[in-house]
Amino acid sequence: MFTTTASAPSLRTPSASRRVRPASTAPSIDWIDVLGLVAPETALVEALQRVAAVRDAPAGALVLSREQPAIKLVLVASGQMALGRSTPAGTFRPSRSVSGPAWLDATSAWLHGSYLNDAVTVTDARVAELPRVALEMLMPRHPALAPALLRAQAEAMNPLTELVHDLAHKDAEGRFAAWLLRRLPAPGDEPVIALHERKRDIAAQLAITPETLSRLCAQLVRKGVIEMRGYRLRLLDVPRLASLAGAEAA
Amino acid sequence: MFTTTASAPSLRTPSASRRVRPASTAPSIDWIDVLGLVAPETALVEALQRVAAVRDAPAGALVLSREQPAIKLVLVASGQMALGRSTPAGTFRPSRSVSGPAWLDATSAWLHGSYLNDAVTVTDARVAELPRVALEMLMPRHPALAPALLRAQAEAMNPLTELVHDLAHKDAEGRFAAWLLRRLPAPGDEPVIALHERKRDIAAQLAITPETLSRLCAQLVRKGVIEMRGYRLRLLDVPRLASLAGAEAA
DNA sequence: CGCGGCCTTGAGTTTACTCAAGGGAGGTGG
DNA sequence: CCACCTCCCTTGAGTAAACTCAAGGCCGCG
Repeated sequence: MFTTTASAPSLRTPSASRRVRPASTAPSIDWIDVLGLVAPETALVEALQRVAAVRDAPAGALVLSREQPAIKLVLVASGQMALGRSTPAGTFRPSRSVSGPAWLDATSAWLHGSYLNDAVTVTDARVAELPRVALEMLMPRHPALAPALLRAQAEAMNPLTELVHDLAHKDAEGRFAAWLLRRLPAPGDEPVIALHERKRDIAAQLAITPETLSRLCAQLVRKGVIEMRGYRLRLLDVPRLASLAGAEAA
Repeated sequence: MFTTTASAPSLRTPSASRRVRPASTAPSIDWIDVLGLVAPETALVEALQRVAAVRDAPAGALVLSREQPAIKLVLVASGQMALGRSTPAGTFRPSRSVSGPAWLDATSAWLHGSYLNDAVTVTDARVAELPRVALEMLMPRHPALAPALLRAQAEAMNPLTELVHDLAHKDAEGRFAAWLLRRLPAPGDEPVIALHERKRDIAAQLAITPETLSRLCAQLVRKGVIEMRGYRLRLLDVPRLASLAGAEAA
C-alpha cells in the first residue's frame, strides 16, 4: 500500500516521511461525501471550495494544537492523523486516529476556546480549513449547510462514545477484538486486515503498551482466532472474536 | 439538598425515589441558557416551546434507549441522568452522567440511526424532546437556531474528549482527582464538595470498582489531601490534587 | 428489632505494566 | 556489496495496580 513491495509500514522515524501517500493530485475536496449531501448542491460546493484553505502536511507535522484558538473547522481530505495531547515533556499521547476523508475537528470552532486535541499527521495528509464565520455567512443562502454540519458533528460523536464505552468497560483483549472487528472488510470479502500503522500506534489507540499488544496477538493466534504474518492478518473465527469483543470484562 | 436532613443520598433501591428533587414548578425550559443564545430571540424561544414535548421522569426511569430510532433531540431541564449501556443481562453500565440543564443527546437525531446510549434518571428529572424535523423547519425563519445547535453539540463533545483522555492515560487516582477538581466550587468559596450520588455510581463513572474508590478516598485522607465525613468532603490541598490529576500515569 | 442496601476493609488473584534482552528489516555509509 | 546502525517488534521475568471474594459495620426503614 504505502511501500512498494511489502507488508509493513516502513517508516523509521515517526516524523520522517518514507510512508508517503502523496496527497491526491486533484486540489479539491469531496464535499458531497464529507458533508453527506444528497442533492448535488453545486452552488454550495463551489462556495465551500472558495472559503476553504487547503494545504498539504508531511507525515509527523503538527496540524492542530490545543494552544491555538479554534476559529476554523478542520477536515482531513486524505491521509491519516492522530488526535491526542502533547505532554509538557514533549511526547505525544494519541487518544484516537482519523483517516481522511473525514472531519478532524468540526466542533471546537463553534465555541470560544481552543482546540480540544493536538493533532499530528501519521501519513502525509491534505487538510482543509474553513473559518467558522465564513460558514455562518453562507448559511442563510444555503439552507442545506447547517443540517449537513450538524450531521457531520453528530457523526464525530459516534466513535467517541464507542471509545468511552470500550475504555470504561472492556479489558485489553476486548478492546483489541473490537478494534479488529471495526476494520473487518465487508462480509463476502476476504477477512484480511492490513495494518497501515505501527503496532505501537495501534497499542496507543487501545491504551495499552506495545508489549501487551504483542502478547495479545500471540494469544489470539494460539487460540486460532487470527492468523498473522507481519502486518497482514487474517480473521479465522469472527464469531469468536465478536464474543471476545462483547465480553465486557468484569 | 436532596434529603431533608442529611449528608447522604438516602436512597435505598436505585429506582425508588426518596431522592426527590421535584421538577421545578414552571413547565418551561431556559432555552436561552441551554442554547447559549445572546440576543433575546423571543420568537425563537416561543417556537421551541411549541415544538418541545416536556415530561417528568421519576428516578430510575429509562429515558433513552439504544433500541429507539433517534428522531428527537433530548435535553434534561433539571435532575441528573446517567448515560451508558444496558447489558444483555439487564444491568446498566453507566459511562458518564449529565446534570440539567444540559443536552442529553443533541446529536443522534441528526443521523439515521438509534441513540448512542441508554439513559437512566438518577434523580427525578424533567426532560424535553424536540423532533429533528421540527427544528429543521424552524431554521429558515430563525437564523440563530442552527449556530446555537452547532454550539450545543460542540459543547457536548468537550467532556467526552476529556473523558477519553482520562480513561486512556490516567490511573484511578488521577481520574478521581480530576473528577474532584471538576466539582471544585468557585475559587473563594469553601472547597467543600457534597456528593449527591451513591459512591458506587461515582465509581462507575470513573470506571473503577466501589472498593477501589473507597480505598482511594482513604488514601487521600491519609495523605492529607482531602477530609471526609460521609458524603461531604473538603479539599485541603488543591495544588497537590491537581498534580495527582495531571500525573498521567505511565 | 431485624432486614436490606451501602460502604469499608482485608486477603488473595489477575491483568497489564516496567525493565531488559534479542532478532529482524531497512536505510546508510564505507 | 556488505557492515552497521537504528528503529521496531517480540519474549521473558518481575512488579504494581486494580479486581474479586468475603466479612463486618452502619443506617434507614418496615
